[in-house]
Amino acid sequence: MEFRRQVTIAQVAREAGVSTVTVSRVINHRPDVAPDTRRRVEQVIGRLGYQPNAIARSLISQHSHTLGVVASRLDYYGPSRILVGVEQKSSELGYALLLCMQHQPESGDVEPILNHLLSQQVEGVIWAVPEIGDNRAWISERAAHLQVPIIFLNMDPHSNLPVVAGDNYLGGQMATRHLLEQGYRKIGAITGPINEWEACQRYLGWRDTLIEAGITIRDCQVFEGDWSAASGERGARLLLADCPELDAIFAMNDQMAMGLLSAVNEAGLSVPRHLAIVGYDDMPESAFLLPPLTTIRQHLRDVGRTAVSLLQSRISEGAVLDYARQAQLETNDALASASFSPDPILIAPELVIRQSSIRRSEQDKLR
Amino acid sequence: MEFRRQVTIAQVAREAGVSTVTVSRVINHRPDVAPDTRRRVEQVIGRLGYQPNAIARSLISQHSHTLGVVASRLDYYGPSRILVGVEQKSSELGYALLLCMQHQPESGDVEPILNHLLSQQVEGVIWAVPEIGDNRAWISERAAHLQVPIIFLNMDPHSNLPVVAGDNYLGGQMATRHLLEQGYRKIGAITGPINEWEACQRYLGWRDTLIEAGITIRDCQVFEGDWSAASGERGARLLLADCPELDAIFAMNDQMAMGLLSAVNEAGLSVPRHLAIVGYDDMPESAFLLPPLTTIRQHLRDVGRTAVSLLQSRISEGAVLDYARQAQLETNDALASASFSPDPILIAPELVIRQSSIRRSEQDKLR
DNA sequence: CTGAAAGCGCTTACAG
DNA sequence: CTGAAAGCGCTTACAG
Repeated sequence: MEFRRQVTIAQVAREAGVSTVTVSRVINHRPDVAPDTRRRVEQVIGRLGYQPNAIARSLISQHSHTLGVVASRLDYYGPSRILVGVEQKSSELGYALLLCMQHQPESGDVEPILNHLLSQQVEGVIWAVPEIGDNRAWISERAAHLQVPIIFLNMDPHSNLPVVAGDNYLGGQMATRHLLEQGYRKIGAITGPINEWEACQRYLGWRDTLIEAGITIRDCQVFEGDWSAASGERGARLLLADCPELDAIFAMNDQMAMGLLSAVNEAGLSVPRHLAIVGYDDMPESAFLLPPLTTIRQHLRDVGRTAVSLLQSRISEGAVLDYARQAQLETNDALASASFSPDPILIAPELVIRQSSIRRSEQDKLR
Repeated sequence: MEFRRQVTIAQVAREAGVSTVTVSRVINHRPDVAPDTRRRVEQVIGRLGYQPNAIARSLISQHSHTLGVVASRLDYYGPSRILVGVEQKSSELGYALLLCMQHQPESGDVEPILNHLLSQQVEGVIWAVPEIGDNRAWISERAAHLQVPIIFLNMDPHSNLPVVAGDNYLGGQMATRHLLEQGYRKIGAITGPINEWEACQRYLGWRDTLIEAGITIRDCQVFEGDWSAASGERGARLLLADCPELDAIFAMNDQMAMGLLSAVNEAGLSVPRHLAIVGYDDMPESAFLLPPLTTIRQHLRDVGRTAVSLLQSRISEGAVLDYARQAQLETNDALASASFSPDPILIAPELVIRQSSIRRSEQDKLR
């Protein structure tokens, strides 16, 4: 395999017998070029296969047209869906995408990642690492005076920061209300790691809904899993042993619901006859479980897309601000409009009803 | 939110009372700086929060330290695992990663993607789009004289190109041999889209193994799915209807195996009593199906990691070549060593035996 | 040990 | 309509 060197604008100019400025004008589709000059230059460009050097352009124009996305656990369903949305929207808007993993999302050690992205001159950052424990501690001292705008995904919208998130509290409510409506009263829960924001919100949605319905919750009714199917299986065994009166269990993701299903089956019980089950995520496989799984569908691709839209508007505001500064205008107006922090965007999930949670009376009809 | 402008080397130099060259030497840990000069500069760097501009560095040093990865179907299990491996190894080697999606992988329209990556001056490309139909047609005229090395993933290793792939043919053989060893003889197949290389290899592995065993294959024994669980369900219905004598089915990914399981259950049959099942992929969920699924585990993360290692060695070879050219040396040696194309790297999969394919006699023991 | 000069590939004023 | 000059932020020789 043989590698050619990159063709430069200077070579094109020489071959076409014009100056580099003129070549630049042609590349950028400026109107002020004589028709036949344009044609001549375009021919040379085609012949040499010239491609403008985006790095040189970035340096002079002070715009990298690049966004950074910081993700983690990409081999899980949720994070990869979000990344797909982020990529789609970025590419639609003409941004290149620099991908960074935070391999230990629970640590708050973000300096190397931020420094890497900033040194690459990204124009904005999508922070798609889940909120775990205090892994947002850095925000207060760092994010406030970062050089570029940053959008946070699936994080607690407390601190007046731009956040786009699935409404996990609502999802938890929806799942629980659905079970109540179907006539179930003793509803157990297998949660995700409760120090993760998403897990905690789903848990609170479940808890508050039961409390509002006047149902008291016993400790033995809750098991804290780790999102894995294996933990769902373990949780199921414990709940069935400690709390045999349960008539339903809300597993707070589909993988744990699968482990739960497996354990319930092993115990010789049938779903939903002896125990109703609701999951969370609506993975493509969940419709094909035995029985098909009722679950909460998240529109994660939209979370990713929305985040990029929001980021772009922040970037534009920043540009306005820069312009105002540079022009030494009275900047108050620009500052006011640019520092306007929109309400956090919560994206509502959707209840997908399948057989695993059917009402008892309906079950009888079916047979 | 307020954005600061980037600090430049010139500002650091001014503040520290030295020239920019000296600052540069400090940043790059050159030895030839007086100890207290170094300290003074480092202090200013710390105080101003100076970060070298990677774009300017790339331009002058002619090295972007960036790799491009072209992927598709990231919301599927396989592709996202591969990406994880690619990212891990890239970051270990100090490369930034530019992510590009080919949203329609079946089209061979790769010019925009290649041009984008090349204009971004990536030092190498990982082509992680699956081979579908003739979506590799562009290789013959384009890849051979690309400016940068490119590694192909999960592609037919025919054309003396650098390829890293899972050994799907071997995987197909392993699944089928396992079923034969367990005493099954009438083994149906639900394949992926047969114009995809991976699907086709698994199919051929299955077919050849049966032929070698002296078993004739009837047309009604094969169904072509599209990787989705829904297609697995459809396929199962057809196979069960047209070929009722089947005692096993090899579903060539786990999602289709799930659809198959669901349909078999609906038909009132039990697995593996009436029908044994083997899948392909070993998704984390597959151990928790009812019954747990025997499947072929691919080491996709290793595929990604290996690809990046190979890419790096190609990049180094290219550097050697450049040096040789530049020094006007007798380039034959360098050329010879650099154009050395290694054998395609096939990564062997692994059989994971679970209950869905247990031997009939074993089943009797279990009850 | 330190700095003035040149230049990576491009674009933005400015002058003709 | 066209081009000479300056410069984006950095590094690489070269000279002291």
